[in-house]
Amino acid sequence: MSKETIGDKLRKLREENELPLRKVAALLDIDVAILSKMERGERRLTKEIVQKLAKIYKHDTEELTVLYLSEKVVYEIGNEDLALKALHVAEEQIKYLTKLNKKK
Amino acid sequence: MSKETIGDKLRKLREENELPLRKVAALLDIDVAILSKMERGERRLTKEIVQKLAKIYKHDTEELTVLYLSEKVVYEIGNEDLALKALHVAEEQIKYLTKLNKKK
DNA sequence: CTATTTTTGACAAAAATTGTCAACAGGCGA
DNA sequence: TCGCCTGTTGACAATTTTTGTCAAAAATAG
Repeated sequence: MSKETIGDKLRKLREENELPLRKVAALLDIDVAILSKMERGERRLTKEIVQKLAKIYKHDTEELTVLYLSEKVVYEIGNEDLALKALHVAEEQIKYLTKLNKKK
Repeated sequence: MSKETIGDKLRKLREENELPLRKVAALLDIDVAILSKMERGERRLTKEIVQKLAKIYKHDTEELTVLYLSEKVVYEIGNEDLALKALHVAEEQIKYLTKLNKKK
Protein backbone atom coordinates (compact mmCIF):
# COMPACT_ATOMS: atom_id res chain seq x y z
CA MET A 1 0.00 0.00 0.00
CA SER A 2 2.39 2.61 -1.20
CA LYS A 3 1.15 6.17 -1.39
CA GLU A 4 0.74 7.93 -4.68
CA THR A 5 1.22 11.66 -4.62
CA ILE A 6 -1.24 13.91 -6.32
CA GLY A 7 1.53 14.82 -8.72
CA ASP A 8 1.87 11.19 -9.79
CA LYS A 9 -1.85 10.94 -10.18
CA LEU A 10 -2.04 14.05 -12.33
CA ARG A 11 0.73 12.79 -14.54
CA LYS A 12 -1.01 9.47 -15.00
CA LEU A 13 -4.21 11.22 -15.90
CA ARG A 14 -2.44 13.40 -18.40
CA GLU A 15 -0.79 10.41 -20.02
CA GLU A 16 -4.07 8.53 -20.14
CA ASN A 17 -5.49 11.49 -21.99
CA GLU A 18 -2.44 11.55 -24.21
CA LEU A 19 -1.87 15.21 -23.70
CA PRO A 20 1.62 16.73 -23.76
CA LEU A 21 2.64 19.16 -21.05
CA ARG A 22 2.68 21.81 -23.73
CA LYS A 23 -1.02 21.56 -24.43
CA VAL A 24 -2.15 21.28 -20.83
CA ALA A 25 0.04 24.16 -19.80
CA ALA A 26 -1.53 26.23 -22.55
CA LEU A 27 -5.01 25.39 -21.29
CA LEU A 28 -3.97 26.40 -17.79
CA ASP A 29 -2.13 29.42 -19.10
CA ILE A 30 1.05 28.58 -17.23
CA ASP A 31 4.57 27.72 -18.32
CA VAL A 32 5.39 24.13 -19.28
CA ALA A 33 8.25 24.11 -16.84
CA ILE A 34 5.95 24.90 -13.97
CA LEU A 35 3.50 22.18 -14.86
CA SER A 36 6.33 19.71 -15.18
CA LYS A 37 7.55 20.65 -11.76
CA MET A 38 4.09 20.48 -10.28
CA GLU A 39 3.65 16.95 -11.48
CA ARG A 40 6.91 16.01 -9.89
CA GLY A 41 6.18 17.78 -6.63
CA GLU A 42 8.84 20.38 -7.11
CA ARG A 43 6.42 23.28 -7.27
CA ARG A 44 3.26 23.65 -5.26
CA LEU A 45 -0.07 22.99 -6.79
CA THR A 46 -3.00 25.26 -6.11
CA LYS A 47 -6.57 24.20 -5.58
CA GLU A 48 -7.57 26.09 -8.69
CA ILE A 49 -5.11 24.28 -10.90
CA VAL A 50 -6.02 20.90 -9.47
CA GLN A 51 -9.64 21.54 -10.22
CA LYS A 52 -8.98 22.80 -13.71
CA LEU A 53 -6.94 19.67 -14.35
CA ALA A 54 -9.77 17.50 -13.08
CA LYS A 55 -12.01 19.05 -15.70
CA ILE A 56 -9.45 18.76 -18.45
CA TYR A 57 -8.91 15.10 -17.67
CA LYS A 58 -12.61 14.53 -16.98
CA HIS A 59 -11.81 13.10 -13.58
CA ASP A 60 -13.66 13.38 -10.27
CA THR A 61 -12.91 16.86 -9.00
CA GLU A 62 -13.71 16.05 -5.40
CA GLU A 63 -11.35 13.12 -5.28
CA LEU A 64 -8.46 15.19 -6.55
CA THR A 65 -9.28 18.13 -4.30
CA VAL A 66 -9.36 15.90 -1.25
CA LEU A 67 -6.05 14.41 -2.23
CA TYR A 68 -4.63 17.87 -2.74
CA LEU A 69 -5.84 19.12 0.63
CA SER A 70 -4.71 16.06 2.52
CA GLU A 71 -1.27 16.34 1.03
CA LYS A 72 -1.13 19.94 2.14
CA VAL A 73 -1.99 18.88 5.68
CA VAL A 74 0.61 16.17 5.76
CA TYR A 75 3.15 18.62 4.41
CA GLU A 76 2.33 21.07 7.19
CA ILE A 77 2.39 18.75 10.17
CA GLY A 78 3.67 15.47 8.87
CA ASN A 79 6.43 13.60 10.69
CA GLU A 80 5.37 15.21 13.93
CA ASP A 81 4.81 12.58 16.55
CA LEU A 82 1.91 14.68 17.73
CA ALA A 83 0.46 14.85 14.24
CA LEU A 84 -2.33 12.39 14.85
CA LYS A 85 -3.46 14.09 18.02
CA ALA A 86 -3.37 17.40 16.23
CA LEU A 87 -5.50 16.01 13.43
CA HIS A 88 -8.13 14.86 15.87
CA VAL A 89 -8.27 18.24 17.52
CA ALA A 90 -8.45 19.88 14.11
CA GLU A 91 -11.31 17.60 13.20
CA GLU A 92 -13.23 18.68 16.26
CA GLN A 93 -12.64 22.31 15.46
CA ILE A 94 -13.74 21.92 11.88
CA LYS A 95 -16.89 20.09 12.89
CA TYR A 96 -17.61 22.87 15.29
CA LEU A 97 -16.97 25.54 12.69
CA THR A 98 -19.12 23.97 10.01
CA LYS A 99 -21.92 23.57 12.54
CA LEU A 100 -21.69 27.29 13.18
CA ASN A 101 -21.84 28.05 9.48
CA LYS A 102 -25.00 26.03 9.05
CA LYS A 103 -26.78 27.92 11.77
CA LYS A 104 -26.17 31.24 10.12
CA MET B 1 -18.31 24.90 23.71
CA SER B 2 -16.64 27.91 22.21
CA LYS B 3 -13.13 27.46 20.89
CA GLU B 4 -10.19 29.14 22.51
CA THR B 5 -7.34 30.00 20.24
CA ILE B 6 -3.81 29.17 21.23
CA GLY B 7 -3.17 32.89 21.45
CA ASP B 8 -5.88 33.28 24.07
CA LYS B 9 -4.46 30.35 25.94
CA LEU B 10 -0.96 31.75 25.92
CA ARG B 11 -2.19 35.08 27.16
CA LYS B 12 -4.08 33.43 30.01
CA LEU B 13 -1.02 31.46 30.98
CA ARG B 14 1.09 34.57 30.95
CA GLU B 15 -1.35 36.41 33.13
CA GLU B 16 -1.59 33.51 35.53
CA ASN B 17 2.17 33.69 35.84
CA GLU B 18 1.92 37.43 36.27
CA LEU B 19 4.53 38.11 33.66
CA PRO B 20 4.46 41.26 31.54
CA LEU B 21 4.96 40.99 27.79
CA ARG B 22 8.23 42.78 28.26
CA LYS B 23 9.75 40.04 30.39
CA VAL B 24 8.50 37.14 28.33
CA ALA B 25 9.60 38.82 25.13
CA ALA B 26 13.03 39.25 26.65
CA LEU B 27 13.18 35.56 27.53
CA LEU B 28 12.21 34.68 23.98
CA ASP B 29 14.52 37.32 22.59
CA ILE B 30 11.83 38.86 20.42
CA ASP B 31 10.20 42.26 20.31
CA VAL B 32 7.30 43.00 22.65
CA ALA B 33 5.18 44.08 19.72
CA ILE B 34 5.57 40.71 18.08
CA LEU B 35 4.63 38.79 21.19
CA SER B 36 1.63 41.01 21.68
CA LYS B 37 0.53 40.32 18.14
CA MET B 38 1.14 36.62 18.50
CA GLU B 39 -1.10 36.43 21.51
CA ARG B 40 -3.80 38.18 19.56
CA GLY B 41 -3.38 36.04 16.46
CA GLU B 42 -2.05 38.87 14.34
CA ARG B 43 1.34 37.28 13.83
CA ARG B 44 2.06 33.63 13.36
CA LEU B 45 3.43 31.57 16.17
CA THR B 46 6.17 29.07 15.58
CA LYS B 47 6.48 25.68 17.16
CA GLU B 48 9.70 26.78 18.80
CA ILE B 49 8.12 29.77 20.48
CA VAL B 50 5.11 27.81 21.63
CA GLN B 51 7.35 25.27 23.26
CA LYS B 52 9.54 27.86 24.89
CA LEU B 53 6.41 29.48 26.28
CA ALA B 54 5.22 26.17 27.63
CA LYS B 55 8.44 25.92 29.59
CA ILE B 56 8.30 29.49 30.80
CA TYR B 57 4.75 29.03 32.01
CA LYS B 58 5.45 25.52 33.26
CA HIS B 59 2.59 24.18 31.22
CA ASP B 60 2.20 20.90 29.36
CA THR B 61 4.28 21.28 26.21
CA GLU B 62 2.47 18.57 24.34
CA GLU B 63 -0.92 20.09 24.90
CA LEU B 64 0.17 23.44 23.56
CA THR B 65 2.00 21.94 20.63
CA VAL B 66 -1.03 19.93 19.62
CA LEU B 67 -3.18 23.02 19.86
CA TYR B 68 -0.66 24.91 17.77
CA LEU B 69 -0.50 22.25 15.10
CA SER B 70 -4.24 21.76 14.91
CA GLU B 71 -4.76 25.47 14.47
CA LYS B 72 -2.29 25.42 11.63
CA VAL B 73 -4.25 22.64 9.97
CA VAL B 74 -7.55 24.42 10.36
CA TYR B 75 -5.98 27.54 8.97
CA GLU B 76 -4.76 25.65 5.92
CA ILE B 77 -7.89 23.76 4.98
CA GLY B 78 -10.62 25.13 7.23
CA ASN B 79 -13.97 26.15 5.79
CA GLU B 80 -13.51 23.71 2.96
CA ASP B 81 -16.51 21.47 2.68
CA LEU B 82 -14.11 18.70 1.84
CA ALA B 83 -12.00 19.44 4.89
CA LEU B 84 -13.18 16.48 6.93
CA LYS B 85 -12.61 14.03 4.12
CA ALA B 86 -9.18 15.52 3.58
CA LEU B 87 -8.37 15.10 7.26
CA HIS B 88 -9.26 11.45 7.15
CA VAL B 89 -7.07 10.86 4.15
CA ALA B 90 -4.28 12.79 5.82
CA GLU B 91 -4.67 10.62 8.89
CA GLU B 92 -4.24 7.50 6.82
CA GLN B 93 -1.15 8.89 5.19
CA ILE B 94 0.40 9.89 8.48
CA LYS B 95 -0.29 6.50 9.99
CA TYR B 96 1.35 4.95 7.00
CA LEU B 97 4.34 7.25 7.21
CA THR B 98 4.95 6.70 10.90
CA LYS B 99 4.70 2.97 10.36
CA LEU B 100 7.45 3.28 7.76
CA ASN B 101 9.62 5.25 10.14
CA LYS B 102 9.35 2.61 12.82
CA LYS B 103 10.52 -0.10 10.48
CA LYS B 104 13.70 1.73 9.61
C1' DC C 1 19.10 11.89 -37.27
C1' DT C 2 15.17 14.94 -36.41
C1' DA C 3 11.37 16.53 -34.09
C1' DT C 4 8.94 16.61 -29.96
C1' DT C 5 8.53 16.37 -25.19
C1' DT C 6 10.25 16.90 -20.71
C1' DT C 7 13.60 18.35 -17.28
C1' DT C 8 16.75 21.44 -15.17
C1' DG C 9 18.81 25.52 -13.48
C1' DA C 10 19.56 30.37 -13.49
C1' DC C 11 17.58 34.54 -12.89
C1' DA C 12 14.36 38.31 -11.93
C1' DA C 13 9.78 39.73 -10.22
C1' DA C 14 6.46 39.57 -6.89
C1' DA C 15 4.54 38.36 -2.58
C1' DA C 16 4.63 37.05 2.11
C1' DT C 17 6.91 37.01 6.48
C1' DT C 18 9.66 39.09 9.89
C1' DG C 19 12.11 42.51 12.63
C1' DT C 20 12.52 47.19 14.33
C1' DC C 21 10.89 51.23 15.90
C1' DA C 22 8.22 55.04 17.61
C1' DA C 23 3.96 56.94 18.80
C1' DC C 24 -0.15 56.22 21.25
C1' DA C 25 -3.66 54.75 24.84
C1' DG C 26 -5.07 53.17 29.30
C1' DG C 27 -4.36 52.10 34.14
C1' DC C 28 -2.52 53.17 38.51
C1' DG C 29 -0.31 55.10 42.32
C1' DA C 30 2.30 59.11 44.14
C1' DT D 1 -1.97 66.15 37.41
C1' DC D 2 2.39 63.81 36.56
C1' DG D 3 5.26 59.94 35.80
C1' DC D 4 5.62 55.18 35.05
C1' DC D 5 4.37 50.74 33.40
C1' DT D 6 1.92 47.86 30.23
C1' DG D 7 0.07 46.76 26.03
C1' DT D 8 -1.44 48.14 21.14
C1' DT D 9 -0.93 49.90 16.58
C1' DG D 10 0.95 51.14 12.21
C1' DA D 11 4.68 52.36 9.28
C1' DC D 12 8.71 50.92 7.28
C1' DA D 13 12.71 48.28 5.84
C1' DA D 14 14.96 43.78 5.68
C1' DT D 15 14.61 39.19 4.77
C1' DT D 16 12.77 35.01 3.08
C1' DT D 17 9.75 32.46 0.24
C1' DT D 18 7.17 31.88 -3.67
C1' DT D 19 6.35 32.60 -8.48
C1' DG D 20 7.12 33.47 -13.40
C1' DT D 21 10.16 33.44 -17.49
C1' DC D 22 13.47 31.68 -20.25
C1' DA D 23 16.92 28.93 -22.58
C1' DA D 24 19.69 25.01 -22.75
C1' DA D 25 20.16 20.16 -21.93
C1' DA D 26 18.30 15.58 -21.63
C1' DA D 27 15.19 12.11 -22.80
C1' DT D 28 11.93 9.97 -25.94
C1' DA D 29 9.55 8.93 -30.18
C1' DG D 30 9.33 8.38 -35.07
